[in-house]
Amino acid sequence: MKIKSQLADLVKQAALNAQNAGALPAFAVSDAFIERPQKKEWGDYATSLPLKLAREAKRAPLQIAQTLAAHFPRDDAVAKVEAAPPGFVNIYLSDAWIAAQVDVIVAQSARFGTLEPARREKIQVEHVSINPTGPMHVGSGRNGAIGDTLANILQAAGHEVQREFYINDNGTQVRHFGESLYVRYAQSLGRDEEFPEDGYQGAYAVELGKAYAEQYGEKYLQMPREQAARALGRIGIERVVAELRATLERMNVRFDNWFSERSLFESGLFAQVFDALKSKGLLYEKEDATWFAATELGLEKDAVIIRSPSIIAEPDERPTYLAGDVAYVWNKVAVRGFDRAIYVWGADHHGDMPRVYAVARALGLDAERIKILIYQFVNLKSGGELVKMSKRTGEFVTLDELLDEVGADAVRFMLISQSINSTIDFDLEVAKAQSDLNPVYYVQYAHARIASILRHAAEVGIASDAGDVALLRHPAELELIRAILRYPEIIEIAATKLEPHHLPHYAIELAGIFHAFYKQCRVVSTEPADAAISRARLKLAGAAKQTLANALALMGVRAPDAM
RNA sequence: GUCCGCGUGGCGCAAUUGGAGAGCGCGUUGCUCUGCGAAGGCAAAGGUUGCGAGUUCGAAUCUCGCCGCGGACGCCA
Repeated sequence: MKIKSQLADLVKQAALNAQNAGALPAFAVSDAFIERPQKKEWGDYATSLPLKLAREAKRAPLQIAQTLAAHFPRDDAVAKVEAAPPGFVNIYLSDAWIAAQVDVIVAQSARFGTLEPARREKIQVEHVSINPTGPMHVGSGRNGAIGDTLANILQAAGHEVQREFYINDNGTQVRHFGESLYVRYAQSLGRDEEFPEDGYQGAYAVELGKAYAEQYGEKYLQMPREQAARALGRIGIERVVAELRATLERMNVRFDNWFSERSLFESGLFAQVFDALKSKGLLYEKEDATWFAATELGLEKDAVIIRSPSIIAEPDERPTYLAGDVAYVWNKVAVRGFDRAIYVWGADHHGDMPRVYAVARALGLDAERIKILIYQFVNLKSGGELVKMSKRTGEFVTLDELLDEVGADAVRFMLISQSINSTIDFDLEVAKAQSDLNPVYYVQYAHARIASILRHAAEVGIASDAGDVALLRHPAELELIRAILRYPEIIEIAATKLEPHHLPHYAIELAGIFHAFYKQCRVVSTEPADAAISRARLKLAGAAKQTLANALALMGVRAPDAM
C-alpha cells in the first residue's frame, strides 16, 4: 500500500528531475497513477503517465517514458525501471525488498490488509431488510452476503462501520401479515375463514397459524378480530425476525442494530420530516391523499406519501413505504450523522432509488453521503430448469434449505463471487454435485494444507519464527510474496469501488499461487543443509496462511485447519 | 413504451480513474505422487468481448443506434 504511493512520488520526482536537467519542458506534473501491469514481464507496477503527458510535453510518449526511466531516483525497493512502448514506465521491485516484506506481513498477522484511510469515516451498511413475513429466500441471502462482506471490507479499510437491518414493522405490514395468520390460526381451530386476497400464502403462514393454535388455544378468537389480527401480526413479526436472525447467523451475517420502521413514526421523526417537506412546498393534497411532488425535483412522477382515509381507515397505516424511507434517510444522515449511508437493495427496488436521493437533496442533505447499491437477482436452477421463487405463491426454496444442502461457506462464497451487477444463476444440482470442485474448497484446502504443513514442522521440531526471509529468492517464493502483497490493494479496490467480488477472486488466485510454490519448493526438510531455508519457507507459508485466513474472515467463510 | 442491469472460448465468471499480447474455474486432451495434504501441480486445444458506427495515441470498458435476457414503472411493501 505504502509502496504504491511511494512509487507515485518517485515517478513525480523523476519528472521533476528530468525537467531540472532540461530533458523535459516545464509543465505542471500531475500525480502519477500507479497501476498493476497485466503481465509480470512488465514489472510489478507501471504508470502510463507518459501517454497522458505527451500532448502537454510535446514529446513522443515513448521518449518521455525513456526520459522518466533515466531520471528515476534511486530507491531500495526498486530494482529496475524500464520504458516500454507505446509509453509505459515499468517498475520492477527488488527481490531483497520483496523478501523482506514477509517479516512485515508476519508482524501484522491478523491486521495485515487493514488500511489507514486518509479520512476515517463513520459508515452504515444497511442490508437484507426484507419484510419479516416469512423465511428468507436465496435472493435475500445474496443481499446479506454482499452487505456483510462489504461492511467487513470497509472496516478493514479503516472505517467505523455499523451493520443495520431495517425492520418493516409499520401498521400496514403488521395488519396484513396478522390477518393471514389469524385466518390460518382460526382455520386450524376448525373455523371456516376466507383467506384474504392479498394475504401471505404459502406453507409458512399455515404452520405459524397452527403453532399459534397450539400455543394460545382459542384466546385470540375471543377478542375482536381486528385486535386479534394485529396482536398475532406483531408476535408473528417478532418471531420471523428471530428466525431471520438465526438463518443469517448460519451465514455469519450479524447486525449491530435492528432498526424498527415503526419507531420512525412513534418517535415523531416522520412528522418533523413531513413538515420540512411541506414547508418546502413538496407535498400536496390530491384525492384525499398526500402526495410527494417528486416531479418538482426532476423525477418522472409524483408519489403518494400518505394514503387517503377512504382507502385506509386507520391513521397509522396510511403512511406509505416512501414515508418510512424519507424519515429513515434523515435519521441516518442528519440524526445519527453517518458520513456515508450505504443501502443494499435488490434490483426490484431500483425504482425507489431516485426518490430517496431526491428527498435527501430536498432536505438539504449531501447526496454524496448516500449510496444505494443495487444487486441483480439470483436465479435458482435445478438441473438447468429454473425454479421460480415467489413469496406470494409460497413456492420457493428457502435460504435455510439451501444452507442445509450446499453448506454455508459455499453459499456465501458463491453469492459474493460475482459482481453485484450481474444475475447469478445458482444451479442446485451443480452446487451440490460439484461441491468438491467449488472454488471455496480450493481456497479452504490451501489454508488447511498450510496448517498441516505447519503441524508437520512442529512435529519435527522446526520453528518458523527464526526464519531469515532474506533467503527467499526462488521465483516461486517471490511470486508468492508478491501475491500476498497485493492483498491490501485488493481491500482498497473493493472498499473504494464497493465491490466485494474482488475478494473471492483474489483468494482463489492466492491459493493457486501457493499451490504452485508448494509444488516447487520443499518447505519442511530435516536435512541439516536445508535447515535455514526450511525455516524461512515456513515463515512464508505462515504468511500465506494468515493472508488466506484474513481474506476468508472478511468473506465470512471459515478457514479450516483440516478438511 | 420509458428507465436500470447484463451480453466476454462449450458452461459459469474476472479484467484496479479508458492502457500493453483479454485472464480464472468447470468441462475436454495429455503428463505428474514409493519425502511436508493429488480436494494439488504442469501443459495443450478453445475468443472478431451480441451486432454496427463514433470518440481517443489507445475501447470489453465511454457515446449513439439495433438485437437478446432479467428487473422496475400502484393510494404494494
